[in-house]
Amino acid sequence: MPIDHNEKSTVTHEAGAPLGWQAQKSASTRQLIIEAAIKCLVDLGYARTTTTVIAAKAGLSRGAMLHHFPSKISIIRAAVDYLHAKRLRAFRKAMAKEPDPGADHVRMGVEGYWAHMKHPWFVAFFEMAVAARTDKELAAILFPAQESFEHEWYQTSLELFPEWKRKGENFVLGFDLSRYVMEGMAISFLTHKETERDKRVLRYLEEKLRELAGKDR
Amino acid sequence: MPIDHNEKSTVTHEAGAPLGWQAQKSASTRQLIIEAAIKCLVDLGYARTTTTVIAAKAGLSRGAMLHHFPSKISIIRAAVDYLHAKRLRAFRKAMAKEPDPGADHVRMGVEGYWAHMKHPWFVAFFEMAVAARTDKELAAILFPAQESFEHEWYQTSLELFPEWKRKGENFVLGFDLSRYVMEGMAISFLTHKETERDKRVLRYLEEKLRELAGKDR
DNA sequence: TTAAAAACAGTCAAACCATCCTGTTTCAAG
DNA sequence: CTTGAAACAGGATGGTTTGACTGTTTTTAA
Repeated sequence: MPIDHNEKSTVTHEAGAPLGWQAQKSASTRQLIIEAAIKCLVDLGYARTTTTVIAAKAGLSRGAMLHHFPSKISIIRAAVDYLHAKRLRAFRKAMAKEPDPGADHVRMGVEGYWAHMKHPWFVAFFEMAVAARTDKELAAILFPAQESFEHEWYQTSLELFPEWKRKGENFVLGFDLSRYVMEGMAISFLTHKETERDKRVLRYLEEKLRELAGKDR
Repeated sequence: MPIDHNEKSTVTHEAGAPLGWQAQKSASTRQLIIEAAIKCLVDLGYARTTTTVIAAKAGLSRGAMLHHFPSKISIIRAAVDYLHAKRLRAFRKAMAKEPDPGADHVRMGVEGYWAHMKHPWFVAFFEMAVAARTDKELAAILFPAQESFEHEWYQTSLELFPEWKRKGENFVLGFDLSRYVMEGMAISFLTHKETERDKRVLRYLEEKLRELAGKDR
C-alpha cells in the first residue's frame, strides 16, 4: 500500500518536494471521497454511511475507492482529520476579524460559535460523536480532535477577552455556560428549526456574559 | 394480537376484567423484551440494536420474540411508548414532592430535570432521537412522544412556578434557557463525566432563574 | 517506445441482519 | 382426554455490507 494519507494536497502548493504531479493531483480524489463521506454523514447518519453509498456519492466505483482507502475506518479517520482542520480554520477566521459595527466581542464570539454550530460540519461531527459513545475504535479516532478543538476554542476565547484573564472563575463559568447553551440549542435544531424564542436565549446569553466579564464574584 | 401493552402487569392487579391469566401473564415477556431493547439502546446505540441482540439479551429465541413483536419497528414503537410513560411518571413524581429543606422550587426543578437527564432512559431516548434525524419512520414514532413530554414539562413548570404566570416572556426565556443548558450538559456527559465546573453552571442557572422570576423585563 | 506504477472498475465470499416459515411445548377450555 | 391456541425454538431465505481479489486503463519515468 504505497499511499500516503497524511495530508491533503489540493492543487498547487505544499512546500518541500515537487512531487510526481499529475498523478498526485489525483489525491483530489481522496478529497472527493472524504467530502462524499461527510455528505453521507449529514444526509444519512453514521450508521447508514456505508462504503457503497460513499462511493456512489463520490461518483466512483467501490473498487476505486478501496484503492485510495483500504478500509471504511480509514475513510472515517481521514474525514475526522479533514473536518477537524476545516472547523478549526473556519473558527479561527471568524474570530480573527473585527466585530461588525454595533457589535462587540461578546456578540461576535456568540454569533461566531453559533454559526459554527449550525454548519453541516458540526452535524457530521456530531453524528460521529454519538456513534463514538458505543464504538471504541471510532472514539479513539474522534477524541483527540474533539479535545483539540475544545482547547483551541478556549484559547481563542481567552485572547478575545483579555480583560477576563484576571477573573478566572467567571471566565470559566461563562465559557461553560456558552458551550452548553449553544450545544443544547444546536442539537435541538437537528430536528426542529430556529425560532424567535431561541434568538432571545442567545441575546440573554450575551447579556450574562457581559455581566460576568464586568463583575467580580 | 390480543395482548394489551398499555400497562405493565407483573403479577396480580389490573382492574376491569379477570382476563385469561396464566398465559396472559406472559405479557411480562413483552416487558422483558422491551427492557432488553432499551438496554441495547444504551449499551450499543440504535444502529447496533438488532433483533438478534435484543433476543439474546432477553434470553429468548428470535422466533419467540418475533411471536410477540412481528417486526423490529414494532419493538421500537413499544419501547418508545414504554420509555415515554416511564419518563413522564418519574418526572411527575419528582416534581410533585415538596422541596427538600434548604431548597426552593427552583432548585428542585433544576435538580429534578437534571437527574432526569442523567438517567439511562434519557440516553435511550437520545439515541433514538439522533437516529430519527435521518430515519423518517422512526421520527414519526418518536416525535409525538417528544412533543408530549415537552408539553408536560412546560405545564408542570407552570404549575410549579405560578408566580411566573404573569411574566410570560421571562418564563419562556427561563424555560428555554434551562432546557438548552441542561440538554447541552447531558449530551456532553454521554462521553465525559460531570465535574465541579458543571455544578457551578447549574447553580448559576438557578440563580438566573430566580432573577428572571423576580424581575419584570 | 516500453514497462512499471497508480488510478480505476467490478466480482466474490464471508458475515450479518430482518423476516418468514415450520416445528415443539405448555396451557386451558370443552 | 382431546383439541386448539398461544408461547416458544430455530432453521431458511433474501438482502446488505465489508474487504479481498482480479482485471483494465491511464500516467509517468526510463
